[in-house]
This record gives sequence, C-alpha cells and structure tokens, in this order.
Amino acid sequence: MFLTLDLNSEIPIYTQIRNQVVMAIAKQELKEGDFLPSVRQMAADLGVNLHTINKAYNILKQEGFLTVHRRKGVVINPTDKYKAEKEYYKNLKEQLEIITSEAVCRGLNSEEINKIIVDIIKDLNNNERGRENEC
Amino acid sequence: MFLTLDLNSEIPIYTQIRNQVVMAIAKQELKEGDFLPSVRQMAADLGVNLHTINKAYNILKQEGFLTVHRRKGVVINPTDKYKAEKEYYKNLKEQLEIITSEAVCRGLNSEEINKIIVDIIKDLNNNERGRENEC
Amino acid sequence: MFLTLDLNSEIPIYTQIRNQVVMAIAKQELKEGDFLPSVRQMAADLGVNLHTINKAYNILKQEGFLTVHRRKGVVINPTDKYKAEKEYYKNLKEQLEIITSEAVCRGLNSEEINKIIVDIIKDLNNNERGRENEC
Amino acid sequence: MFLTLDLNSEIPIYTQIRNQVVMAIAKQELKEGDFLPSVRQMAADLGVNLHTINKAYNILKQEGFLTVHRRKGVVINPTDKYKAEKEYYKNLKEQLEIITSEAVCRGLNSEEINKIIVDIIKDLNNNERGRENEC
DNA sequence: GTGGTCTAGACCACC
DNA sequence: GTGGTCTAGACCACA
Repeated sequence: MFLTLDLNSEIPIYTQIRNQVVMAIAKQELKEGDFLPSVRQMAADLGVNLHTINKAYNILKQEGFLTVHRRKGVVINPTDKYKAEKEYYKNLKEQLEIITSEAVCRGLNSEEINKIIVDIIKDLNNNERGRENEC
Repeated sequence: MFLTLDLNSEIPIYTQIRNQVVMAIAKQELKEGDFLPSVRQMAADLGVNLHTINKAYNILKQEGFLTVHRRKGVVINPTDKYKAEKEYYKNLKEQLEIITSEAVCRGLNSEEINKIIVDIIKDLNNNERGRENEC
Repeated sequence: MFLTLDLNSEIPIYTQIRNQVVMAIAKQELKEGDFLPSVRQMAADLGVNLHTINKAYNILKQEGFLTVHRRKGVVINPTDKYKAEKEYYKNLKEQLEIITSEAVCRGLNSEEINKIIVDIIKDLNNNERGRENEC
Repeated sequence: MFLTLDLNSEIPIYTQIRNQVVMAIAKQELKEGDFLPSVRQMAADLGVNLHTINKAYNILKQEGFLTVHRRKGVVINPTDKYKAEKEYYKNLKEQLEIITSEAVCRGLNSEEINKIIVDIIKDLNNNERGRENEC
C-alpha cells in the first residue's frame, strides 16, 4: 500500500490520508476507475478509526477526486471531475502567497522556488514512468 | 493597518496575523527596525483578545522575524535573523509537494504553477516599488 | 508524582515544571515513550491552571523533549530529538560563564565547581540505578 | 567601560549589569576598593534609566559585592564580604542541577561539562594576567 | 505603558 | 477524553 502515516505528526490523520491519495493520483499511481480499499479495510490496514478514513474519503469525494458507491466501493473519478476551477485558483494563489512570502523573506528568489517546484513535478513524472515500465 | 482577519476562517486568528506580518515583510511594508503595534493596541484594533495577538507575536519571535521588548514593544528583526536553513528547506518542500500534487491532479502544468509564483513575487516587488515612490 | 512546585518562587510555574521534567529525563525517571499526565490531569494534581501546564508542555515540545498528540496525550521523545546543537552549546557556555564567575568571586576554584557537577551527575546516575534495581 | 548591554535581550538590563560587574570582579578587572561610576553617571553612559542602575547596584549591594556610600560613591567590597556561604552553595547547586540535567539529556557527559567550566575559568585568569602585564 | 504570568471558563477538532 | 483556540480579566516586572 502507498500510504504511510505519521501518527506523531501535527497534521490530522485524515488530512495525511487525503494528501497521500492526491499525491498518488498526481503520480498516476491511482488512475480513473481504480478502486480504493473500503473504509473498513483501510481502517484495519492502517490501524486507525473508521471515522478517520470516512472523513478522509468524504473530503476527497467533496473535492471531486473519487466517488463512493454503496455497493461497488470507492473509485477514483475521471480527471474531468476535478479540473481546476476559479475557486481552486483563488485558493491555490492564497496558499502560495503565504508560502512564497515566507520563502522570499528567508532569502530565496523566484528561480530557487521555481526549481523546487520543477523538481517536484519531475519526481511525480519519474514515478509515473517507473511504474509504467513495470507493466 | 494592513491586517484583515477572517474570523470565520478555519485558520486560527493568530496564524492569520502571523501570515500577514510575514507577507508584509516580504513586501517590505515592514522592514528591519519597524515597530508593530503593542499587543494591547493591535488587540483593540482587531477586536480580538490580547492573548491571541501575544501568541502570534511569540510565533513570529520564535521564527526569528521579530524581537519583543518588555518596554519598547515589538520590532522587526534584520533579515539575517531569519535566513533559510536546512530544516526550513525540508519543510518548504513538503508543503509544496502537497500543493503541487493537487495542482497537477487538477490539470495544471509546471509552467502554469511557476507563472503563479512569478506573479506573486512580481506583486511583492511592485508593492515595494510603489511605496518607495510614495516617499 | 515527581513534581513539586514553589508557588512563591520568582521562577514561573511553567518553568519549574519544565525544569523538573528535564531533570526527570536526565535521571531516566522518564524515558522515551513514557507518557506524561494529560494537561488537565496535571493541572488538577498540581492545583494550577490548565494553560500553565500547556505552556510548560509546549516549551518542552519546542525544545524537542516531548511530542504532544491530540488524542493520545503527551509522550517523551527518543533522545535523538534533543541532541545538543551548536546554538545550545553557545547558550550553555553563556549561562555557565555567569554562574562560574560568581562562584569564582565567592572563592570557589575550578576543582570545587567541578566536584559539584560530578556529584550532580553521580546523583542522576544513582537515581537511575536505584529504579532499575526496583524492577 | 567594560559594560556592554544587549537591549534586545530577554535578560533584564539590571540583571545584565549585575552579571557583568560580577564577571569583572571574577576577572579582577574590578578589585576591592575600586570605584564604580555613580548611578547618574552610569545611567548616562549606558543611556538607560536611573532606576535601572539603582536596581542593579542594590542587588550587588545585597549580595555583598559592593557598598554604596552617600558621599564617596560606589565601592567594591573586600572579598571576605561575599565569601560563599551555606545558602549560596544550596542555590548554586540548584542552578547547576537544572543546567547539568539538560546538558546530560542532550548527550554531554561529565568531562565535557567540566571542560567548559575549566575553559571559562582559564579565560577569567587570562584576562587577569593580561591586565597585569599592562601595568 | 509595555509585555509576562496566571486564572477561569468556554467551545471546537480529533479520534 | 485529549489537546487547541479564544475570551476576559487580574496582577506583576520592567524601564
């Protein structure tokens, strides 16, 4: 399983799960139509409470990343279900403003910050290719 | 005053204050040696409790952005007090990994994200120049 | 419980608590993974306010000595979380310069001061062995 | 003048002054019978409030380090006025217990701590000899 | 008048 | 039940 939790982190467990699912989609480890373990299954796998998994799935559902079927289980949505919209852009910009401002304060310049992002995206793609070669 | 709060936000008030001070430093609206309003003054201005401001100031103090004097009040530190260090880089990368992953999921590519950051930094500098011209 | 407060002391209560926890770790009365009483529990035990305990715990957390979990409570960290670093050495030296200077003024010599420290460390170890024998 | 203040420090100014006078006595920069500037003079020299100097001098007087004469001014006492007494030992030990405990927690051993103290005392003596050669 | 400490009591997020 | 946040109000230390 691709999920590793840090139970000591200050980040709520449900947020960690949500983030890792999103990162897995970005790396294409999870694609449209892929199933996620049931709430009970994942709760058992990770040794956490049902409610915690439930909350993580509900957030991902609300964000458009997946659909929860009563019977079929939890399925990753096609990408058009979570295309960036106006509100997302606004939110993204606000988050980046805060992070970028601090980075600028601490002496980083535009290129250094961009390099970090380019590296992150390169990593996402590498992982993707890696798995494709596996197949 | 440059501070605007969203009391309904999930982001704690003291974090909002902390973020806005950091952004003001990035824009050079606040520079080395500048004073911030006293704890009581800012609490009155913003209509929040004194302890909330205190917490925000203490976080900024701990992060190296400012110094708190018993008598003189609160002063912005010189930039060398909050230069990026190893741990900050690690933290920054982790934050950007999560944000970037979601952006990639939602169909943005490297250039689009970088453009957002370039624009943010441009804005920071514009504000800076704007104020300098005022003088 | 190993904590005794002097409410009339000039030393803030939260500092007294912090110091005693550190001393307990040095004596290995508290070890990695051990739990501390919950904020409310210790506040009740000591007859002080919850926020005072909270502040003590947060200082210890910031110093790396413990981790605060939302649900599980407060746990002592493994020793590698609070290994001496450069800044700590500088700070330690400054503190010892002041104390040592006064001791020298008052007629103590190097050997006498060192003997005090050797005795203190011996005591720390004795307590440790004592408890091990108990088991 | 041997006094350098850090107005940004969290240590109260009167404590800084007190500490530096004690350190100067330890280095024998100040000896029995030496005069200190008057309250007004030192306040002017350091650019601080009269009350601050007054408080520092009163603490030093109470600790036995100096005598304040109405007319003659402020004079360093002979060493027998501030010989270590029982209460001082108790206090010293308490302070060192806290500092040493933290040092032990952070991985220092007895020899490392003692080396720091030996070095400090060596420095005190070096300064002393240095000045004697000046004469 | 400044920040620092402490108390008391409330509501919320997490699990 | 745990810690986190926020409020309200008090007293003290510093300068």
